[in-house]
Amino acid sequence: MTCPGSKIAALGRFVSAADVAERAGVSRSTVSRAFTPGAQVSKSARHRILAAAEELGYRVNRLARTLHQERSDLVGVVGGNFANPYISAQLDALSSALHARGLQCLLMNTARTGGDVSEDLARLLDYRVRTVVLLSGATPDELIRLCAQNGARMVLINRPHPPEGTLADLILCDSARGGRLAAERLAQAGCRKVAVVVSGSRTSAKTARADAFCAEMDRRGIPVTRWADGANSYQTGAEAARALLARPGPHLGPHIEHDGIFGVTDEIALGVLNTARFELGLSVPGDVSVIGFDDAPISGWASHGLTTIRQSLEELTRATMEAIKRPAGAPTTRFDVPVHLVERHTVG
Amino acid sequence: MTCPGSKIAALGRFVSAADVAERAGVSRSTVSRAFTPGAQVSKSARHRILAAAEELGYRVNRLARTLHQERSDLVGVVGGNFANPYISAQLDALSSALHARGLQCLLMNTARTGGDVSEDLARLLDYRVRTVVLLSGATPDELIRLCAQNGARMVLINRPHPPEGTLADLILCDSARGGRLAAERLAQAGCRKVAVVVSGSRTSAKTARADAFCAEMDRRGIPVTRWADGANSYQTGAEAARALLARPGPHLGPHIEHDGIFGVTDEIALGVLNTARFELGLSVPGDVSVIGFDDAPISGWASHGLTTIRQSLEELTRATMEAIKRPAGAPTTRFDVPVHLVERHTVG
DNA sequence: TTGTATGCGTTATCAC
DNA sequence: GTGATAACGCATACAA
Repeated sequence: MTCPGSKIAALGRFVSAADVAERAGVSRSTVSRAFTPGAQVSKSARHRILAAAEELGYRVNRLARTLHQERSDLVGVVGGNFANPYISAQLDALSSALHARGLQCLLMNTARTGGDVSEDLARLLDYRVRTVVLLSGATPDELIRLCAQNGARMVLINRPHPPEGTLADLILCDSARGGRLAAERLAQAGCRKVAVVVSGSRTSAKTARADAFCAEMDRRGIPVTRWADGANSYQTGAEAARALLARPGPHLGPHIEHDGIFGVTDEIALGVLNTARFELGLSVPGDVSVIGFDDAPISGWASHGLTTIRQSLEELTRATMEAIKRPAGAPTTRFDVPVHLVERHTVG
Repeated sequence: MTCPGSKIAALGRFVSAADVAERAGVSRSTVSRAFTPGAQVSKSARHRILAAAEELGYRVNRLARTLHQERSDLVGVVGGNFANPYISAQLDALSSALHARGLQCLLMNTARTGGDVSEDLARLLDYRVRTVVLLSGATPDELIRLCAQNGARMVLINRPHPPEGTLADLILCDSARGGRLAAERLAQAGCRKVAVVVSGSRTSAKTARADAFCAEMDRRGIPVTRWADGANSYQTGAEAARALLARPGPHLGPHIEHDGIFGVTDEIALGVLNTARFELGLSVPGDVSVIGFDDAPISGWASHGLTTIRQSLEELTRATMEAIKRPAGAPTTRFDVPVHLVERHTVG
């Protein structure tokens, strides 16, 4: 539109509909109409307006538009560890799907050092998000209350059940089945003394995976050690491995040895796996079997070949989008994401 | 504040300052003052207002507030592959730093299938973002123009130089030095025929890494094959490895063999590494040396031990925040992030 | 078809 | 210290 080499008139501020109106010689209302689908504008006016907008670089201010609408286009997405291999894949898929629906992704990282998590989450409401999606972390009662009072919906992914009456859609992978599958697989491999590694936080579905695992092992009479400490991280898996796989030796204390370990997330399991193999010099699955939960992309890499319980990212994302797309007043739903065993090379 | 068990009055819409004013028996103006730092309000009024706000679950509408302010608190963060191990770590650090400064992160994923990237990026301006940060992907002229016309700043991270006069702060890791370091290291390892693997997109600083690598190899008289195809992904590295490391055999064509490969990102290099080791049965660094660029967290895992060129994530994030914090009209800056060789176990 | 007037939720300016 | 009033940028009912 602009001639090559022509100077761009920069206002130093955002261009408004009034600027466009002036340039196109129409009223502000007509400009508004030109950008409102289905509104009545003459062809010639629309043409002039669009040309003026193009020249000026005008874009409708959706923040101001939100003042008139029932709901904004903003979806708050909350997580505490976007570098986690599964969470990052989830975020990648979710943000992409949101844009395809014309929604925007307002990211909230709850892991910042020294911050007040509850206040950070509440801040999402300052931006009038239509929905808050929790990928990880706790669900403060404060947030539940605020969302309810302001008519914002919540989508809880693999989070514990909120109090009765909360306006939250639930997306849950079948933790019970997943934990059981992991236990069955280790039992089938002939493990005699196993362990489960779960992060210290008790506010998550990860506990349910561990519980189901322990229950199934109990049923089979196989002793289980439960390691619950630290964050949901590679490092936690590494530390657990050092403690759980200590080999007997002259300088060591009591002989603690496990022949099967279930990490409740792939990141934890990968920490266990690599520490066992490369730091402790153990053979996996020869000396010890390792199984994870998630099926993060890197778990399938040949460098890991981690046997794991898969929760389908596609299903998870689809269910999340379905929940987000629900009308403002719709009743809450619950969606169960199926899980299944992905057989690779870390269980004997 | 509310009695336990008491019902929460839900309006089905966002609570406004008018609601609070009514409940507290003051005017809207006074409510506004109560939430404006340094404004003049009596102790008793403030007390009543905060109590009413707390009960109702009121939060200041920052979207409406933005209408009055020069700039919004929204920072647009653009990326095309948030599952990439380095990008995701970068996003994790950046989003955390933004929140610590009271800024919000509006995420834009440019990788969605079938979408118009340029339109998606332009959409960021609909939300009056104060700054657009480009983590990856191209920098459409359209976006540059729109930002200039609307007074929004840009921060380009490892992107090619924009046209003269663009209001963009540049954050650049020293690609030339990095590429040279990689070449020197492979030469030092005694490599005789090397290759560089770079993604197909030509709109990025990744090309500069490859160029510098090639130049240094040329200077040393070591032949270089340049593989430039596909995305910045693990898969690209895997495919390149298959082609570049084909071993001579009865059914194969000409003998193409390289003894050193530089992947311009760690994700690519890891694809090369794993394919060489686990699919082609080669010894790394015995048969072939592999070196990457980024130093993503997983590159340091014992399962990889990738020798790589590190661009400090801390420095990168700090520089990015410095750029974001600049005043609206400040002149643009350029920050160079130092790189250095991280010696691990994939180069002989 | 177009322009005027009003309202959305906030802040800033002005009287009181 | 407080309340009325006018912006901010937009959408829309209403008038022309």
